[in-house]
Amino acid sequence: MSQKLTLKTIATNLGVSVSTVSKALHNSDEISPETKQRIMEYVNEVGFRPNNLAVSLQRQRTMTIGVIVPELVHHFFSRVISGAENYASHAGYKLLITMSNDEWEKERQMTEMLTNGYVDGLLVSVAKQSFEKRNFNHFSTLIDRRFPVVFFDRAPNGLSASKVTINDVEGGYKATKHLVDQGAKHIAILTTPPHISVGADREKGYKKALLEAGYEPDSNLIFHIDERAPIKAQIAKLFTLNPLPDAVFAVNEKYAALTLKLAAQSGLRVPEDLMVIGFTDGFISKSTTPSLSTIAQHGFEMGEKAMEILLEKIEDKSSINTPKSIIIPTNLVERESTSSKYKIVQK
Amino acid sequence: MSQKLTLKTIATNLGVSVSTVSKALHNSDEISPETKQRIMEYVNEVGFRPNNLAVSLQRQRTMTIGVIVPELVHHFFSRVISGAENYASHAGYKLLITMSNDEWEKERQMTEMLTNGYVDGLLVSVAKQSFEKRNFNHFSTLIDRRFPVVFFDRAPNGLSASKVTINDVEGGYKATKHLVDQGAKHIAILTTPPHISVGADREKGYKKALLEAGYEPDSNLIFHIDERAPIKAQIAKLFTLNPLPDAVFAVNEKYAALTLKLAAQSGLRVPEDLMVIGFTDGFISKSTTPSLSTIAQHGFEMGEKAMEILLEKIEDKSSINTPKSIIIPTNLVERESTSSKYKIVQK
DNA sequence: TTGAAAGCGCTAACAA
DNA sequence: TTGTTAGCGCTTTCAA
Repeated sequence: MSQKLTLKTIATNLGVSVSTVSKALHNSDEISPETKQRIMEYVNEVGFRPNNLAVSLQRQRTMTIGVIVPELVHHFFSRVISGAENYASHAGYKLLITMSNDEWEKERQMTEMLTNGYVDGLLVSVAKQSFEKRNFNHFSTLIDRRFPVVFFDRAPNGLSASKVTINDVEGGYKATKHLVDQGAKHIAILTTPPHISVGADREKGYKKALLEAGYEPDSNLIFHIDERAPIKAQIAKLFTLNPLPDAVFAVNEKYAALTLKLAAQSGLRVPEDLMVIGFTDGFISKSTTPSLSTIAQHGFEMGEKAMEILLEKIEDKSSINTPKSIIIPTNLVERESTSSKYKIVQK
Repeated sequence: MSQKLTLKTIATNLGVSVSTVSKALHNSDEISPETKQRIMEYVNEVGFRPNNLAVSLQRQRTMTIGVIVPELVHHFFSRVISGAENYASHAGYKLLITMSNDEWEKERQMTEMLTNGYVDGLLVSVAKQSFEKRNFNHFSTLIDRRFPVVFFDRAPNGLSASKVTINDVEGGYKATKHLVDQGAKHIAILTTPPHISVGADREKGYKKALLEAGYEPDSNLIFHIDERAPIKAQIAKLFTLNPLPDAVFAVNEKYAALTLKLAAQSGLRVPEDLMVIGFTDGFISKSTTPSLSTIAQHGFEMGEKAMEILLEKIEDKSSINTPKSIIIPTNLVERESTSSKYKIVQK
């Protein structure tokens, strides 16, 4: 009753050998139908399940994939995970998700735990702190070991590894170009500190679009948001500018939504007085009033693609040395926060 | 070089025994300082890490906790996970997160994978489909096996298991009572289908508050949202009522935000023409215009508490038979979407 | 058709 | 101080 269930106890109780039970469980045709049935009945009755640890240790294969994300709250990461899960489950793999909290130490710890037995491959989006520290040792070790790993969205610099990202420069360009097309002349940007590559790249695209339109980027209009300090207060500074910008490009949904809120509090009409465009097409962008124009990142597709090339590496070990770099296209989603009168005037 | 790293290969390469290496790695004082150093140097050089599968199999202990959530996108679940992670990491445990997608089969599969070796204990919030099917066999098996498990937020009915929930009836009551206090007379509710206990309970609280205020609950004002169909269209029906309700209680943030959006589209002012209150104090509630009044669920605290009683079970096996049921208090967060003129009139 | 035995990579009691 | 050995729970080859 209270003895633990293992092949051994089952074998003893049934008067057969361990290997017979094991084979019966796998429906091997080495075992006679009668014996099989007797064993299966017993096994079902007591509710035996093989110990995965032992199975994986023996098989040297777990059929599970580890995922490390900086945080879970972001709609974008959740979408990537869903995409990855979708692809993985069709291929018979399960997902184990962990979060780094954007901390280097936790990321290192999770990487080690997962890659030392728990999973067959790893999908990771790198923690902010790892970029700050410029320390990707825990990943280069993996690559040296030929452990299958694919980065998504945020990939470490200077590591020859496979990755699936979006073209953030292009995304930033598209967003800014759209504002320009809508008639904006003083376009501010709410971006990340420069060491976060996705923010830096979107900022590059912003500058490119400005220059192309004949506007000189103005450092007073560039806000590097430090998330360790209150975000709202940093965005609020935008509204003390003189003259006020007539458009804002926020590099994520959160900053865009807060801008909308602060604009309303300042009595500014969006898009008439101020146009706002965000990044990531999540639930928030759709549900604000006015709804937010944004750059869709297609997280689900990113997750699927990342999993696809990861499984390729796992199943075909020869492909592991040739790093692939896939770019998922972005696209502009026009909504109320930028669909201004300007457009009509121009046409 | 390309041979795989194990205690055995290290021992061979260094001309010592496996147990010597193992002991050195654990800094045992059975091993001489010189030998230790020699081994540690080698180990660091080649970057050896013990195989967790083997360690866990041997120790019969993994120091990791499994978490199963219906989905990750919800801010609330992310908060619970953060709270759980926070408590767990202080106690030396790691978290492995999986999602059921609100599907019974996936939930069953994840439960089995995690509880057959991978983790020492399980934290779960039950999938919608499991409630629909009324099938909690995968959990009752666990409880029979005395496997440490604690449910949070959504616990299975009729299972004597430990759980940490909020008092949803009370939460629904508080939300509705607040609307009544603000002068609302025709209060609609956007809730879940009846088999989802959290929705059903919030609806109970809604009815209780109405009756207490002398209003008869009106089934025309009760909307059971089916998430398998387009949500927005279902909420839109609310705006075709005649007379229009003067307040809406939405049982989650998403429905509340969509109501706000639809109200704006219908030209209704919030809160003047329509008051709206939500549930869960996430980023969305704070960033809409007007900001959303809501019932805070304190997900972080819920996660911490759930982990606390789970670890208690794990460390003190004797406590495993006495199911604990903890209720995390909720509280009203008043914001713009309900702070109407009525309040002033009444006082 | 069934069973014995080796081994996956590690720990730990015991022996030397 | 170091090594031998058994064993965690399972799979699989080989022998019976």
